[in-house]
Amino acid sequence: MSEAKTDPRILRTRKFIMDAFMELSAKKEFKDITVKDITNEAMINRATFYYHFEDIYDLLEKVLSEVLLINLDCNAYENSEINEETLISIFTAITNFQNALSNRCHRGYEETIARIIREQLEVVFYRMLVRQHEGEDKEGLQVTAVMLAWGIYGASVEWRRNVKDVTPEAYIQSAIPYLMKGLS
Amino acid sequence: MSEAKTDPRILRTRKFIMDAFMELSAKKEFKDITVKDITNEAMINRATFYYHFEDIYDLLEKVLSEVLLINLDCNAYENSEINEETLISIFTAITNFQNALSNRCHRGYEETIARIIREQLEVVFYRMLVRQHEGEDKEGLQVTAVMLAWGIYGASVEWRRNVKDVTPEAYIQSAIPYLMKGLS
DNA sequence: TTAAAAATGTTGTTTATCCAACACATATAG
DNA sequence: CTATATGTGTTGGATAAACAACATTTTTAA
Repeated sequence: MSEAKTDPRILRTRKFIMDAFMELSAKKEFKDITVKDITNEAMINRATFYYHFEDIYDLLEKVLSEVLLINLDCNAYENSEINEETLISIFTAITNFQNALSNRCHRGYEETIARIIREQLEVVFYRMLVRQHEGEDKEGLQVTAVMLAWGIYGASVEWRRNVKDVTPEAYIQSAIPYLMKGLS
Repeated sequence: MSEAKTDPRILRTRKFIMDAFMELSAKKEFKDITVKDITNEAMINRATFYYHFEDIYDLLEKVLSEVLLINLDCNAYENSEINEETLISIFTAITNFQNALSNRCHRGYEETIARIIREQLEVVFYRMLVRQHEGEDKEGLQVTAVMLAWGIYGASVEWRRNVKDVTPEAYIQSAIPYLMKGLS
């Protein structure tokens, strides 16, 4: 385990910036938030912002990934398998995350957000698959992870759009047999 | 007005340290608080502590002065005179401050705290006296400020010790005529 | 359309913070 | 007594953060 301890100043400042951004996101839309706003709120120098992030879009990506990771509680799946329980848990994490986001007014960036979610899901699924199928063809597992990520994400989109009278749990559960036992 | 803006890092770090110290003071006695405790709580490096403060006693002094200053609301007296109203206000500020302290367990440092309070009082009184008696003998005003500081402080000690059935306002008010109109 | 104002990114220099290491003092226990 | 541990205060070198200045681009208003 390579643990190159990161300088506490970095962790502190990144946290200041991210917290400031989330605070501002609750008040105004993404398109109205400037770098100056963020550095004012975070009480750091504007140049320091650019030391940590490419630009405001880079910040958006990293904040979303981080919040999503917390929602996914990645460590919890670190040592478990893909099964009915974990699939339901992940699916509800996604729907919760999206509900939380919808209050935060990131209109116009749905596609970015969607990509981030799928990327995170892909990572999580791939890890679980590799653990579950040691020694098997990595490429096949990779493609499977991609399809699972898109599938789960798509299901969450459709659930939000159409069927909110069914709980997320019930919604995804109806498809699980086909996932777990195969289409045949 | 010379306003040499201080580096925001300094303000931040000092606040972290002071907040950490006050937080710890609520939990354990002063004698059981180590520098390491403080820097852990403040999430800063131990060496950084010594960049800002001589030692833990220096920190104690500065925290108390600052808290006291806030209690005294120094600016409020900045442009006013010594009269019945301000004397009562200052006296109650002191008694409030000491009540707040007594919950914070600084046992064994009463004398240090007393000195800090008197020093602060002296500064406040001297400023008010100078404004009130422009052009008069500074030394006389200085000594008067010293006596007022000791007197007001002593009165607060005696009030705490003996007469808590009288309000601070009533207690000090009984002596104000002799202060304002003189002993004769 | 144009001029002023505000936001973005970048750069070089200075300063505050981090870190590891040190000598020294003060317990605490075997 | 002695060894082990814990706290104090200091140092030198490395690095993150502050700051001011600049050229560009984008917004805003007139």
